[in-house]
Amino acid sequence: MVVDQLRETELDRLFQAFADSTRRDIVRRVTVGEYSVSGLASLYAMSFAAVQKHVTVLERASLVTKEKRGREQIVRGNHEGLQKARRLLDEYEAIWQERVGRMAGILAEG
Amino acid sequence: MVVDQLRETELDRLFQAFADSTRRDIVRRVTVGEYSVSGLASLYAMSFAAVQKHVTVLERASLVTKEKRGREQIVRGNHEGLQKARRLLDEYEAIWQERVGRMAGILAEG
DNA sequence: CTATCGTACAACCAAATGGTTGTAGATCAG
DNA sequence: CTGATCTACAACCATTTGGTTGTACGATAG
Repeated sequence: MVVDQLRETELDRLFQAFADSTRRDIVRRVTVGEYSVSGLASLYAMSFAAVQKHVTVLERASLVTKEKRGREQIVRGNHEGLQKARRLLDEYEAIWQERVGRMAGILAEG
Repeated sequence: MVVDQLRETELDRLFQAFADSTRRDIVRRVTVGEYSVSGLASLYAMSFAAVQKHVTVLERASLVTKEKRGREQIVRGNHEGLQKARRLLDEYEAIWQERVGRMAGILAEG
C-alpha cells in the first residue's frame, strides 16, 4: 500500500486546489473560455502575482494547463483533475450506498 | 451574489477537509462502521489530540457527526458534506459537457 | 472511593498558505 | 530602437495548518 503515497499526495493537491473560491472561479472560467494569466488577474481584487500563484496551484493539480502564445500564457481547463476528484467522491458515495444496502438487509432479516 | 459568501466558505472548509489523507481515511472508516475518537486515534501514528483536531475539521465540514455515548464520543459518517462536494463537481462536469457540446456544434456547422 | 479512560482544550512550534512588492526577461507595437 | 505589456520569480509578511505536550474534568470499572 506504500505505492499509494503518490496518489494520496496527488489527491491532497487536488482537493487543496478546490479549497479556495478564487481558484474554483478560475476553473469555471477557463473551462468555458480561454484566458491569459493577466486576463484572469484583471478579474480579481488581488495582484497579478497572487493570481499567478493560484494558476500554478491549479496546474500542479491537473485542473488547468498553460500554453505559451506569444508573450501571453493561455490558461485552459484540464478535465483530468476534475475526473480524478469526481472518481474519488464516487468511491465514497459507493461506500455509502453499500452501507445503505447492508442496513436494508438487516431490516429484511429482522 | 454577496449571499454566496456563506456557501463559498462552506465549500472552502469542505474541500479543505478532503485535502488530507488521514481525514479521507477517517471518512471512509466512519462511513462503514462506528468509531470513538480514541478508537480512531489508535489507527494512526499521531497523537490523540491530532486525530481529535482532524475529526473537528471533518465535523465542521459536515462530513462527520459526533455523538456522546457514555464517556466516549462516537464518530459517524455524514452524507450531507459528501453530497455537497459531489454536487459542486457535478456542476463543473456539466460545464465541461456543455463545452464539448458547443465544440461539436461548431464542427457540425463547419 | 479511587484509579483509569476518553475527551476537551490551551499553549506552543514548524511549515505551508495566501497575499504583497520589487526586479528582470521576453515579446509586441509604433 | 524604445517603450509598454506579459510573465516569472524572489523576498517578505501575517495567518492558518498540522502536529506536539500538558492539564483538567466527567464517566466508568473495580
